Amino acid sequence: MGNIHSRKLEHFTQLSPASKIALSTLASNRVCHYGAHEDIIREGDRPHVMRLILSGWAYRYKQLYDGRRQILALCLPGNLCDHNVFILREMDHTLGALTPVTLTEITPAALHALTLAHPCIAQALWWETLVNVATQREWTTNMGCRYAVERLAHLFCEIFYRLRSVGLIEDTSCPMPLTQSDLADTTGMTTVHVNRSLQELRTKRLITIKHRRLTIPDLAALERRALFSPSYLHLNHTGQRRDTKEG
Amino acid sequence: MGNIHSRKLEHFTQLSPASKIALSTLASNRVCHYGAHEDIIREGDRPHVMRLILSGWAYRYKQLYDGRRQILALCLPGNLCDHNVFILREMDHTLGALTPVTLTEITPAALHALTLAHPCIAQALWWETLVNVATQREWTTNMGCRYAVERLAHLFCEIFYRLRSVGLIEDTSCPMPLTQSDLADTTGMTTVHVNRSLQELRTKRLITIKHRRLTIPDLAALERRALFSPSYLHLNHTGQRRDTKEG
DNA sequence: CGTATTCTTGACCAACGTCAAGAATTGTGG
DNA sequence: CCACAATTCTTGACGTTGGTCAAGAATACG
Repeated sequence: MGNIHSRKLEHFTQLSPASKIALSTLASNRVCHYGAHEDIIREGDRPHVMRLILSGWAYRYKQLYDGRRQILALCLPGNLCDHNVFILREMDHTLGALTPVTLTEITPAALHALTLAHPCIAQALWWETLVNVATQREWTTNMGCRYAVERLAHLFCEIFYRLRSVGLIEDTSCPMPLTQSDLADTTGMTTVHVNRSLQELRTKRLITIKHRRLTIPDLAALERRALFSPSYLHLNHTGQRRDTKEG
Repeated sequence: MGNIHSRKLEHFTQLSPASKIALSTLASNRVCHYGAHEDIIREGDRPHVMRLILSGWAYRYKQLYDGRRQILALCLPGNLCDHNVFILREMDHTLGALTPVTLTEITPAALHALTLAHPCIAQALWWETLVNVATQREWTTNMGCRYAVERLAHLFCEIFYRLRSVGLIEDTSCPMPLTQSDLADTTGMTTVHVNRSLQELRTKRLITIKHRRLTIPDLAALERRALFSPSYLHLNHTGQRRDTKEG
């Protein structure tokens, strides 16, 4: 429980069991720590390694010339970042730490060896990549045809489902390190409008946020408000959802 | 020039040369035709094959319960659709034909044999998938922090770059089969607002659209208006851009 | 040549953005 | 544990982008 490797194992539920073992025993892994709001790799940088988030939240973002910022994705514990990204010349966006982050770096050579030794790991990587694209598509949908309140509700549903799949929720609540300003840049709105939309969700008793924790008393109700359907997360693939209490 | 295989070869510029040869000689390929506005595979269907667009435009879309539609991606000639998608249980969106489409189906078995025989094809698949995610991220950015006129301009720039990379432009113009209603569902706006934004682009002499063809007299100017940068398309990777005239 | 689709326009309205300032919360050093 | 500074949250007044509804004009198509 105390050391990095067991913590890592704990969060590997999105990969197949064989991949877990293989990755966890990988000697060439280097473990790195980042402070909150520190960039991990920037737009324009050449990517060299694949990263696996052990703890903390990272996020991808892009910034336009005039300062407009868009948060593109959240990387939660257990997520692999930039599978095979070293195929590309340079990063087209920035990966940053939202909270303090611990991650392990996997070199192309190590990854290559791994996929040779454990063919199923290649499949696991493809699976997670396909889920990433699907999620990005859902975010596009979210921005394109949902209203402010629905957008936020949808984001909360996704976060809750994803954290639940790696056992990081408690009953009806989960961590929520995103500030209203972050939520604004994630959902393409202003902080003022986020604030007012959150108030509506609170008034309707669909969520509460306190001390950086999100509580969803009635998930089904929130899903309805968000027009949310979890199919794009393809969680049933692994069958490894790990609810903390009822399993 | 006349038969499918040479036409296919023509459009393979996004894959490495070895992949081209391998895929083009693949005997197990089945060639399919779809009419305009026909669905190729629907949300909820189980995916069985990978598809390679030989001619015509396909598109991915999602529909909410109340009818709102979001166009999520465009699949242009030469694009592979749903690499390894058979890893997933079911489609989380629909793939449809925008114009009449010719495509070839590649079975998992054929793909598996291919990647074994030509390891570089696996890399090519990863490359195209990574570009797909990057493009989806850019669309998220487009919706999240660009204004109507910028959004449309950005979309036109992307289409022009992508078609140019497979030699499907003529001078400063390219096909534009999207109706204003399609553009609306792509950019998350209404047809009325698309219409007015297009008028602005036309008035400023940045584009003209006539007979389903888009002309961009000054691409650099349009890029500036769109806050467009082609880096996310990672075109320099293959170095195989094929401009029709100057090559 | 007629019908369906697509485009265009107008009038009006709602969702969301801007600006600004004060309250609450968080984090840090003494 | 407190004091103080920095963030973050909240609220108000008002402006703008883009949505709605509706109807006529222009194109595309069989």
